[in-house]
Amino acid sequence: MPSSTVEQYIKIIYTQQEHLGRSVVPMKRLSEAMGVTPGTATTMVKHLDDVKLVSYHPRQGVLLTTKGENLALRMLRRHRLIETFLEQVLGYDWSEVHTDAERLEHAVSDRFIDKLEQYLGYPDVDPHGDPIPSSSGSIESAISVPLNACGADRRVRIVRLLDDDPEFLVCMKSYLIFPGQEFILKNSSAITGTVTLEHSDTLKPVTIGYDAAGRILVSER
Amino acid sequence: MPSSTVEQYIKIIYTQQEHLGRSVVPMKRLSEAMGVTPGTATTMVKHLDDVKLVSYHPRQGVLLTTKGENLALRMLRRHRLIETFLEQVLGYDWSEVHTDAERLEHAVSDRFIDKLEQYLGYPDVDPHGDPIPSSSGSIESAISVPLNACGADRRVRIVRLLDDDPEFLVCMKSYLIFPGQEFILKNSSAITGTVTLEHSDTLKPVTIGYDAAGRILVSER
DNA sequence: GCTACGTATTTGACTAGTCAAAATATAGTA
DNA sequence: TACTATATTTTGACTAGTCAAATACGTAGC
Repeated sequence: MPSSTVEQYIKIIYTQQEHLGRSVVPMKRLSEAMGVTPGTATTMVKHLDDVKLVSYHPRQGVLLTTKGENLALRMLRRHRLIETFLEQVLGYDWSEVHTDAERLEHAVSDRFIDKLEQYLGYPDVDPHGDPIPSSSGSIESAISVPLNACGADRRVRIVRLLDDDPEFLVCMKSYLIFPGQEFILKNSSAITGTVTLEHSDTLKPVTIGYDAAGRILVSER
Repeated sequence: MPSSTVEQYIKIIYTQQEHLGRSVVPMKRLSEAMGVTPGTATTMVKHLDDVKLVSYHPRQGVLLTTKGENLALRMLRRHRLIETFLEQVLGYDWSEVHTDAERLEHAVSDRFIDKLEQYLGYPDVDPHGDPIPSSSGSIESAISVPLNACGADRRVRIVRLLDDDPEFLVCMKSYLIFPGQEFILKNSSAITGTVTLEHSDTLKPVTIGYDAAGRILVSER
């Protein structure tokens, strides 16, 4: 049974790997994401390699094994189901959800998670639009593109926000930018580095920066 | 912020103190209830004394301070609200509830517990009939007496079961002995060491041992 | 080919919690 | 009072996870 520290490392390595386009995660990156010193990360990663959860490439970085990936998906499943519960059932605010879920996910049993999933009606995405892995470990995300890669004058529907930062999320929510909402993409300029949207119901215009738009996935229609 | 180990010790000391009629808890008792060696318990208790959660009387035992009692009540509150949730909302079986609650109670925030309490509709007892302390730390139990201290031919209502052992609970449940159920006390004999009950609806008779009956609290009517 | 800089690793030390086993105190009994 | 059984405490050692600081690589630029 992996300790909650191990679980946390594996989850972070998974998300960093995703972030980096499936290549090795360097120690600096990992240690920063974990909030520990680089030496600590090295020590831990060697241990993770011993138990075959990652493959460690000295002086280069680390990569999840299949076993590690399975654990990561189990953690993601827990995290996302718990987030959904906190938001939809207990009425948490978006900004509060993440920290509490982070602590709970290491304390729940498989039985708990399976019953919770049933109670929530088998949702396939969490409140941020992140897909929830099934109990067998399969995960499928809806077809979507980053908002900064869309053509102008398109009608788009927000699918997912790729960020856990509460500040970012609260800000986006205040612009009604959250999964399910629809907008018209008025303008997207690489030169000014901005994207302008208009909410399809309220017609209220919003302008956001290019890199923020990169963290917003939408489906075009 | 106390560690979950500290939280666990404090909770156990509280319940042992209750069990023992508010006198000092000896190390042997504590170490057995915690599942650690006596030496470990001594070391820990000294530390708990340092941080003023207990007062440690060498070679005699340990007693909670007011600070320790407050922490114990906060833990009991968490435990009982979580148990209620697992049983009533997620549909856990009585026998499964305890272990999962034990792990969760150290991982939840005060915000979580307060929202959960609200969601559950501010229950005042958990599924075993144990009273749930309020967020301010007050606790009040319904008037009740142990079943083995009742006179015969009385109509009694089960109020509370003073035991966490899943086996005991499942067995009692199979006899319909759980909070809210009503029985007629047919016979109570100190000589044979048995108590015989008859369920007031089904009229089915049940005979249980004297010490088991001591762990069943009822209200007479 | 050499140097400098940034990243990675190693080392030694620390904390919390634990155990096994030796040492000590207490209380009951003869 | 002396002895014994039992509870308690002490000691030394171990694990998981961490940090700070010294050290070692590797590569980009000269």
